Amino acid sequence: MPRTGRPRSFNRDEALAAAMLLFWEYGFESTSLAQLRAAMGDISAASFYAAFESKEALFREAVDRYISTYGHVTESFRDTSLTSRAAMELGLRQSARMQTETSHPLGCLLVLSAVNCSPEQQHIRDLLSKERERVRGWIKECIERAVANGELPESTDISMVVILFETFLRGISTQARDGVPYEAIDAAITQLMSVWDALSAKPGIRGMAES
Amino acid sequence: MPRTGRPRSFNRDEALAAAMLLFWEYGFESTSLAQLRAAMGDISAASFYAAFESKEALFREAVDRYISTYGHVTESFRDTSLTSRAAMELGLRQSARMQTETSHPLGCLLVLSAVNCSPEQQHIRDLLSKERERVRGWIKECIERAVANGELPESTDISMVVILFETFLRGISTQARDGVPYEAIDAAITQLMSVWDALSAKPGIRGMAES
DNA sequence: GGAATTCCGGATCGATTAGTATAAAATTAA
DNA sequence: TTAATTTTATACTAATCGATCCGGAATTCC
Repeated sequence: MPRTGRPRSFNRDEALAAAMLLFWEYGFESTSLAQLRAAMGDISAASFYAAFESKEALFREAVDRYISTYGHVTESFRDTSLTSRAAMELGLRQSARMQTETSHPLGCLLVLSAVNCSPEQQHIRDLLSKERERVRGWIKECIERAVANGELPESTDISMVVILFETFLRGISTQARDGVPYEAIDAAITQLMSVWDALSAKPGIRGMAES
Repeated sequence: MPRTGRPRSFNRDEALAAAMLLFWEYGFESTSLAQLRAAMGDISAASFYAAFESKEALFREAVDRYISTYGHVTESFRDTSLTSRAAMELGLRQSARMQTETSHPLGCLLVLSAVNCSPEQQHIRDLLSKERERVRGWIKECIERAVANGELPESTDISMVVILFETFLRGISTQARDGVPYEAIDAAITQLMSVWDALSAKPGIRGMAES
């Protein structure tokens, strides 16, 4: 960016990626500046603040980076080239796959990286809550599409279905952290999708218990 | 306990309860000693350490207190006076109810209070992970009971069913924190239980999609 | 009334927190 | 070659972290 001046001695992009991994693993508050600077290439405090302004600004950048890379898996929920059912299933499976990969921290950064926050950093919590809300919106649109195109009956309780699948999706983060392997979650997703089929097959009747 | 000496000027039980609520809301690391002492009745540092030994020891006590009070809801999973299906359903509903109550922090302390931990406090994370594992064991026993007494067919993939229900259960914590009301989760549970009925009605066939 | 015991108020500990001030080093533009 | 610009290393800040020390206060036992 700058046309003159001493060149930066580290790669800003790589440093950001390293910081993202730390935030993902330990969360915003429990990741210290010293830890970050060490992982970002042993850069000095001066270099850090010159390049990233503050810990909070770095965190926001790290969240954006996560969303545009690992977090893209949830975009399957709004893939209109698939049936809504396939979009839902693919979004869940891809999320489970990504969250259980061992090449990076387990679980979802948007769910895990600001759970424990002191009161004065409530806005950090809110930041991630808003991002999760965006994903919920995509899930909602996915269900609405299903009702609109006849995959699910008009009588479908949309918000109920949204909460059902979203709650399972959120639970994957804790399960991944607890060491549950992909295959186990994948099998559970297969079974969970039977709910969709029950809904589509039996208009107006929510569960087989009532049939 | 002590027969002689100056009496304690605060109620240890009440102080512990107050500490538990703080840990529940903000987590182990993000709750400071100053914050704890203030909430525990403005007790001095000396009083704190005399009564509770250390922050970590207090946290362990707080976890035990949680388990024996708010956390008891999951014991429904091992209520053998109910059908396994009823035990599963009740455990989920009671957990959802408790976690969405506004008289205390939202979500589950065992899931939320040690998500963000610095590397040197990994054992705190492990502590809660072990507690979650206990609950998983109860869920597993619940499913095994169902297979043993014929509620679910012999062909049931037990670990798959365990992960399915447990993942949903874990997701409730994040949903509660994000403001999802009890009624919404409750409706989703009703639908989720249709999976159980599908499993019990169609031995060997996992989902209606395949029927 | 001691003596023994326990707790509390207040000062303080060393370590760590996020963040800054200063000046030298390294680059480009003229 | 010099001025302008930007990053660097080093030292440092004030605040907070969890935890401890000490002397006096409050209680029971004898």
